Amino acid sequence: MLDLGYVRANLPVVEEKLRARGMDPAVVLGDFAAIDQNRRGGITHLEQLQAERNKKSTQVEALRIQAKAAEPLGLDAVAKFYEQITPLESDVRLLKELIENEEKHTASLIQQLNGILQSVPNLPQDSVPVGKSEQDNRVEKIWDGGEKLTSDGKPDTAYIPAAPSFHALPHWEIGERLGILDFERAAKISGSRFVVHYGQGARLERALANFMLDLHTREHGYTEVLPPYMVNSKSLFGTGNLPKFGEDLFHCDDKGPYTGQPQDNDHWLIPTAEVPVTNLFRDETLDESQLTTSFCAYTPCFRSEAGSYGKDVRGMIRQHQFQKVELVKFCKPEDSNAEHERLTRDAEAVLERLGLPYRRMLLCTGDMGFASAKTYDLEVWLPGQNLYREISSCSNFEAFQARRANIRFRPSGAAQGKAKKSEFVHTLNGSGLAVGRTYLAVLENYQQADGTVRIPEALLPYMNDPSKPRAEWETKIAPQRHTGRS
RNA sequence: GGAGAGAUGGCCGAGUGGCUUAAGGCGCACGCUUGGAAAGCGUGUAUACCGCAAGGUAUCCAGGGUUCGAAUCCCUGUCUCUCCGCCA
Repeated sequence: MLDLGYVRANLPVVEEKLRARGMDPAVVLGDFAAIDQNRRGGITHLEQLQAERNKKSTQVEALRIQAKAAEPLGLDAVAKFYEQITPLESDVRLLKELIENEEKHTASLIQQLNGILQSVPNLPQDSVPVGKSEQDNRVEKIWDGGEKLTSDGKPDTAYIPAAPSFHALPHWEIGERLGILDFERAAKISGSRFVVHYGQGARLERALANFMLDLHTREHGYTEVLPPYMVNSKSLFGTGNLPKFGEDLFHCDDKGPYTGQPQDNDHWLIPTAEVPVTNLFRDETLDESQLTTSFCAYTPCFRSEAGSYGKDVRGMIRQHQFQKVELVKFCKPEDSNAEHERLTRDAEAVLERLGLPYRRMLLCTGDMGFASAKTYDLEVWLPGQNLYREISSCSNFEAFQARRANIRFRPSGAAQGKAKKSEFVHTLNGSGLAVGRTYLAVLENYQQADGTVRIPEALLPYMNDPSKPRAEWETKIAPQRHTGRS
């Protein structure tokens, strides 16, 4: 959510940034200015009425006390006070009605304005290239064992990772031949867009997750979090998934259908750990000394994939459930751009240690997510399909989520004696990485001519029994005998 | 699932219809005091919105209701705790 005061004061800038995102400002903003003005007038009027009611109500009390004190003087004396009380009481009754009407009027204006504000996406930073679609995303880096640069130091966009000497297979064929992936039985027990892992394949998934968590917690300074896999709709509102993107989510209807109003007692399956982890600090004011706070979390992610029928139906690319290691940071506003670069590097480190070729893309204005001010996508090379696929998305949300989720911090170094005004933190997150897609990238990049898959060096300790001598360790995934459909 | 007790500021905690402008304490900040510190004393310590400002309004878990007036009374919901039952 953008700051109301900012939008009011910088309407032309907001309109220009919306146009850069490919949206029509007139449609997104509607009658913003007029509604805002009416709303402020309504609030002022309402508060005047309330002040008058409170004043008269207090007068009633004072007169009652006087009437009580006058009791010894006789009924006439008491009656004189009640002559004053009665009209005051009817005044208050009238005011009450006026207040109720004004409240309804103002509430509807506030709701309209909130509705507009909540549906306005974040504004892209100036460094984000203006463009319409993923075609306009900018290649920032190409990596294949090292950075691939042209002679003038720019990313060598003509570079393509070397193809193997044999015909490279897509991961679903590799996985089914090895007996480690089972899409058919997954469809039987759960439906389409699910997969079952067996044996060394199941272990590979777990090894990848442990490898990533160890790297981020031991070397990159993240604190591991294991959050709930269900969240309430208030949390989904905080990260910007609701109200606009509810159709992408799985909703547990145990408390009835979603009303459109964020609740704190309903249940939704998380589409990413970003939601529970970012909302850890919802409605909290942190101390400046707590920033920057960095969390990583390994969770399953559940996505309905509504509207993507027929897209990526083969393999593990697009599943209703996949596992992901997520990186989340809370920081001071002035640090968020530097933290964004750092977080993206932390995600890239996973790919580099696994020896997976990738490129870093800077998303253009038209391809960015709703809540993001700047996003890098990391795309891994898939030789079985001869293309790059998104494996991580690292975004700086600035204060957009913090404003929706009410996450603040109190500056500690403020001038002496001055009240320290709390500010919204900046939030960032990125995949570090999507484990399912890393799994298939390993399968495709490490496939051998004999159909086996070599285990990347970094994963060997995670795939083997460390108490055994290294010479006895398995270095490849061979066909599984007693599992799956091989 | 059954029975009971709760939910008040950063924290503890008082508060049964108007002297609450939320007591008191703790913590925190600043000042006085001191050679320096502690103690002591003093002052200040929520958020949001409207307003140029003075100021005003709202918020005592949430939503309704009663009343001239609700932190306080009534109804509904949520969460927490205790006991019983069931359970990985």
